[in-house]
Amino acid sequence: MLDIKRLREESDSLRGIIEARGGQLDGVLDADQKRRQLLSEVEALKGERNAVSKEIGKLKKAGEDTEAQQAEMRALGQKISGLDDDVRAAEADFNDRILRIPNIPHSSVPLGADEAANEVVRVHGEARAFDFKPETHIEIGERLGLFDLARATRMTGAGFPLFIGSGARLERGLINFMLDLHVKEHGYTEMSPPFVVNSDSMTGTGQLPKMAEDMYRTTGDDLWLIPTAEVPVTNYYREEVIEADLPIYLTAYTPCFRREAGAAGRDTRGLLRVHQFDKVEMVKFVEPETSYDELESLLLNAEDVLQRLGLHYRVLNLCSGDISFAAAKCYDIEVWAPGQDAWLEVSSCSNFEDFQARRAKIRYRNRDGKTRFVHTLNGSGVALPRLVVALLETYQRADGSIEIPEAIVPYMDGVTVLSPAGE
RNA sequence: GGAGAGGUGGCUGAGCGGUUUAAAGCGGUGGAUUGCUAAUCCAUUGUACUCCGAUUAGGGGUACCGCGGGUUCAAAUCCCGCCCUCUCCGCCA
Repeated sequence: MLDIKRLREESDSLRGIIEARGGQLDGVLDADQKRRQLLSEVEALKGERNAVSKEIGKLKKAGEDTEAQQAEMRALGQKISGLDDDVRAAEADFNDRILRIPNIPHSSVPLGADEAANEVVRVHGEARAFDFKPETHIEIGERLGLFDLARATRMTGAGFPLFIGSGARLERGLINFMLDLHVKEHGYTEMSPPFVVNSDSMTGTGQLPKMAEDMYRTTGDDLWLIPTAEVPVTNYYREEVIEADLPIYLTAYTPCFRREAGAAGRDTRGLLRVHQFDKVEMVKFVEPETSYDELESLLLNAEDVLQRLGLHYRVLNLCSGDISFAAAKCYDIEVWAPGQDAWLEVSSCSNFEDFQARRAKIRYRNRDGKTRFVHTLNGSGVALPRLVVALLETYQRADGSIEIPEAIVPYMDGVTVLSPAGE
């Protein structure tokens, strides 16, 4: 959520970018105008009622008749009650509108309508050269018995992966490797949060109201399955003035649940786009002055995962048309998958500035003792299924086995090669 | 899931329709006093929205006693619903 005062004062300069990102600025400004006018009106009447009621109290104490004043206030009360309904409606309308206004991109974000305008910041490593035709992760996984998508479809539905044997251990090993890296070397505190949250939390980080169709919702309790650990971890401090020193770095492994309602038919083969996936997430709460430096170091923390795994990847600075609703700036990290012959997005590292903090009411006390909104950031460090795709496809060998990168051998009980069963 | 108790400012804790503008204490801040520390004394004390003022200083108003409704001229106080905490019982990995 943006500051309504800023929207009022800078409406002319902000209108273009907000509308380009699908927001309706004038609707918000009108609703704000209406809301404030009603508020002024009803507050003046309430002031009058408070004063007269007080007077009635005194007169009664003195034994005087107050029926005339009471009748007058009864009538005023009717009017107030009607106006209160109007105020409530106006505020609901205003809230609904301002919650749908996207964040304003930072000045370093390239302008553009879609992913074609994204800027490649850097490329790490080189694509591995093969002297045989590389298999896709689906072929590899089936042959080595690492996952079983057919049976998972029968038990749940398409897009819910099931890992088994070495595949399951690889999944678990990668999660532990990444958590250890962020905790022991990057200074994050590990958190193991609920995987299901309430609507206030979803609104706090910006999933609601816009993304309701993309999430799984429970019946009976009005709870939601988290689409990312960002939601529970960022909401850790919702409606608080943080007393601990900033910056605060948190990391968490969680499964992530996404309906992918608008993506039917795209990338549906194998592990490329699934409804449930594992991810290690990093979240930062920082002082506003430092948030862009913190974004750079967050990005490096995510890149470190891929570097240690020896993967070829590139970093994109997403353009104004491609960054998510709540982000002011976002880097994507894409890893190279030789079997797909494609770049796969495995991480998004975003600075939300105070956009989430405003919604979730997360503040801190600055040096003057004043409460201010923190800046929040988060980044995947990193998402699992596509990482597994890249690993399997990158480290496959001519004999059909998979070499395990050195960094995760300790997390695989010393196993250095995944071979077909029975060999 | 059932029964009971309870949720008041940064904290402790009173108030249970109008002398409360939420008492009192603790804590915090500023000041006075004092070889230092401690003690004592004086003053001050939250959040959000909104209006006036010049986007200053400052001033006015509204709301906030777990949350949301309701009754009343007037609600921390009465009524209804919900949430949370504690104790006990039940169930349970």
